[in-house]
Amino acid sequence: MKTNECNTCAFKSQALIRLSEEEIATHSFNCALIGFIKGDAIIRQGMLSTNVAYLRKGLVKIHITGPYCEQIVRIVKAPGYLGLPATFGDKINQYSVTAIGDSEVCFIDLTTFRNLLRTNAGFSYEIVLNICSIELELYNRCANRSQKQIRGKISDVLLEMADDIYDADDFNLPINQEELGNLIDSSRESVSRVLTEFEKDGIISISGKRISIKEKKKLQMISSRG
Amino acid sequence: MKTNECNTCAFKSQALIRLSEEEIATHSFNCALIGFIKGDAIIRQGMLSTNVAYLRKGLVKIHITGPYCEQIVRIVKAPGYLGLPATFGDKINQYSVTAIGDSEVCFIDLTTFRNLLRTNAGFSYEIVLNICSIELELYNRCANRSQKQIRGKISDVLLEMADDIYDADDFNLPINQEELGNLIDSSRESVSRVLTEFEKDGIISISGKRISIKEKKKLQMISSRG
DNA sequence: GTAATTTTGTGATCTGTATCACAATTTCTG
DNA sequence: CAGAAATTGTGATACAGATCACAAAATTAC
Repeated sequence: MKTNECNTCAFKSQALIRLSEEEIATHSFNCALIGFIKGDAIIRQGMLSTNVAYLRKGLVKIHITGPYCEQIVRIVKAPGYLGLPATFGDKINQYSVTAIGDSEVCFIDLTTFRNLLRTNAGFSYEIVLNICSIELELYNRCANRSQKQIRGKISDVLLEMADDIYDADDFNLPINQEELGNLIDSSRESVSRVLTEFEKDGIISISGKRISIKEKKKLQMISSRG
Repeated sequence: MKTNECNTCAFKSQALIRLSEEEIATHSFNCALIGFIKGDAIIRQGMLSTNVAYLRKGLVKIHITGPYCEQIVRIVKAPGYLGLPATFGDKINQYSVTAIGDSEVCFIDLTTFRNLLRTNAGFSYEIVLNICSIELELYNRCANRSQKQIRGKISDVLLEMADDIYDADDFNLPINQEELGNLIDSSRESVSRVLTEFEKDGIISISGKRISIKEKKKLQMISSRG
């Protein structure tokens, strides 16, 4: 990898902007860019990791092996750090990350990253902001997931896809219904039933993996009513 | 508040240890210690906040108003920061914190805190570690909460109380059964039924709020079986 | 110490959704 | 393009836990 590539990277994080010339050179030198296709494992729960992962491009799911089954914790769109919380404390990954769209990930050497954190407060500050916003999101997701029932949770996901991930009311679902179930804590069958129901009610239309939101207002209502 | 009190504080955080003499003096100067008794609101969701809260002593619950009801996200034992994620981004508190035992909280001026983060990388690094470990805990809590059923979730909470909070197999439940229900996403009635059942099975014994764990092994088994 | 309030216990009933079982599609793969 | 594999649709059934409705106990307040 060429030195200073990170400096000119079009997808660099807010945190990188805070680095000095010299620091960013070190960063570049200790950083490897790897491409993944849909379905590839980027980070594996239980494995030793000595890198921080930064999702430069693409879409991934973060999932953990729960007591009973695999659970998708959240869907992350580029750009953003992936392995932050997993990399501190012990070096064993506490969760898995899998590409659900073609993705590019930079793996930054953990020691290098830690040194940057320890020596550059601006960098460190941006990382704090980043993690804090994720924590808040998790609190809310937790509350929603356990309080709403299926229709509400599916509406949530559809709206999130449209508004946060694809910026379009028309998109291809990046996961199958089984995974959608894992994401909202329901069974595959129930997901199927609700999607069909939404289509019958004219709220969405489905063809294969393609979903078009027809009546966003209704979806928002169902989402907020729970 | 006397200057440099933070310096000699017996409960100071790992992060404070990284500060210089001068920095800790600034910290002390911009920091107020306030006592709370059980039931007092420490942080209120939706309110403007210009402080970072550090729980010096005591026990609190973090809870958010969900779409349908109040949900307890986690129980926090001193020492530890309370308002970290809430204080970044907008200044509106995204959740509430309420004392469930007599507590002492230091409120640190947000601007001062941010300056420390921005200028002292060691401080900032410790804060990152702190938030990361909470994030991991949340991932797991999320998975547990939605995959286990009531008996498993109640076992979890009892074990957490015994092992992490009180370091004793004999303790007073700091919350009532209604709140316990909020914490594990169940109804008050179901909590009551399961506790009674556990007592009948000789796993625990109850008298008022006092709980003694009699057969920890069984509890651990129920917890892991879900 | 008695009344008021909060918390807990427990039965009866109701309900959302998991599960099972298969059929129908769609998507991969050689 | 055919056969295999994965994904989806849908009915029937089962069940964990919510909810309702009180009674009993325990706390708190005056």
